[in-house]
Amino acid sequence: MQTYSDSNVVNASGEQGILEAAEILFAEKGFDAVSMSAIAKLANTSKPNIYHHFKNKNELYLAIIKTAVQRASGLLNELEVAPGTFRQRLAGFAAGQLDNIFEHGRSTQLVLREALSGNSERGREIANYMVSEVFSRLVAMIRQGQQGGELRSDIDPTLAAFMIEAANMFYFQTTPMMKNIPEINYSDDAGEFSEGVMDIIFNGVLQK
Amino acid sequence: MQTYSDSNVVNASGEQGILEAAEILFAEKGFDAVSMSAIAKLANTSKPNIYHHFKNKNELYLAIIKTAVQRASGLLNELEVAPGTFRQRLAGFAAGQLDNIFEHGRSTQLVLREALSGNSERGREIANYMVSEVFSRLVAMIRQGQQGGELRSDIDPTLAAFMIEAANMFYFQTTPMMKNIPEINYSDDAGEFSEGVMDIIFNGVLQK
DNA sequence: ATACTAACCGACCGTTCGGTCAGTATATGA
DNA sequence: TCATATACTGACCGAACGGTCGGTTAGTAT
Repeated sequence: MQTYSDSNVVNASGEQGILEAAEILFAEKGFDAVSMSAIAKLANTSKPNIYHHFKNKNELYLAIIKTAVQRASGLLNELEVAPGTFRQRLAGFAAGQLDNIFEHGRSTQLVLREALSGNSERGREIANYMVSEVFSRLVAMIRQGQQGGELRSDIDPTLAAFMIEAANMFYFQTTPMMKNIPEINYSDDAGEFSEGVMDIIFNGVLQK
Repeated sequence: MQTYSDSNVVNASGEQGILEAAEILFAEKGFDAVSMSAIAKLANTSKPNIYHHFKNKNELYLAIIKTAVQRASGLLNELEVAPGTFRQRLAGFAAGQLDNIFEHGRSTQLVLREALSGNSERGREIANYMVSEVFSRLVAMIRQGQQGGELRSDIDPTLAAFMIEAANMFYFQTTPMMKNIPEINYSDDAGEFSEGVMDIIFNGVLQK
């Protein structure tokens, strides 16, 4: 079986190399299925050296989650909305977020896994961050559209935002397995997918 | 921390009890984080007795995934579309699937985790099943709506189906963490959520 | 009574886990 | 040149892992 860790090679050395190796493995298999020995091997170092740089397995994991979240946050700020009509800005936000997600697939997978895992307070922290930073920004944008009269005022803005977020996240989650399935045309073009989604969100599917 | 396995008690004995205990734990923590000893303890039996009924850990896991998939399949057949307008039938399908998902949350979580895990051929098998059984049924329904002239013919039916599926699945995945977040109104009423989703899918959010 | 079997268990196996310890290599600054 | 600190390692630890062993029940068919 072809896996991430086969094709990825860690070039950095020292602490950075350990972090890179750990990120690759944790993103691929999750916390429990990754051993410290495996991380050491991929990082071309020894297990005790990992413990020289990090207190224990959990703190190493936390360090990676933390940088993943920070990276996601930073990239979200770059996504500052370009000028244009309301529709363009909203569609741009959705498409831009989807690009970011794929560009930093490992971080996304890590954060998503942690946020959806249910238990643990880490998960709740990350979830709160995701909602307050990403989700509420989307909701605010949609509210503006309602106040400007461009959007129906009888829809719940959080629901519309949720549907956009769901489409993006589920697309990211299912893309690996959708590759093997014919009859789905958008699976290799995120831009095309995002366009189609926003068309339906804006106009609906009913014949007029 | 409150966990599934604290609140759930396995009453059945013998092989059935083992299956129930294993389903609870696997759904909660995933394959790697569950030990055979933990399963034996929750099932009120011994580890060797598990090996008397199942060849190894992997076969026990497979047995559970298998019944989970079969259960999902059976319930989908019960969801045979009631008479009514096209809109009612499509909305009924979406709402019914969402109900099923929550009613069999453990199975859903297991199957979803396995399908989205990426690697392993099991995952691909399950994914193929989910697509061929659930997804293509949705697509067929939407195609009928297009042929009947009720739906726009310029939208990709697989895309519309994907959005409905994404809304349902992401709603299931995020509900536990959405409980803690105010300003979201639909998070405790799946019916209300499904209605809102289908309203947007049908009519879009633009003011007319 | 006898023979057979499914269900079950305590004790144990080799292996791997997260983590530790005592010590080595290397660079720097006085 | 010597002290000090950082980066790093082979060898090892107790605990827990998946899995097996020999053996005990309890029921059932003959």
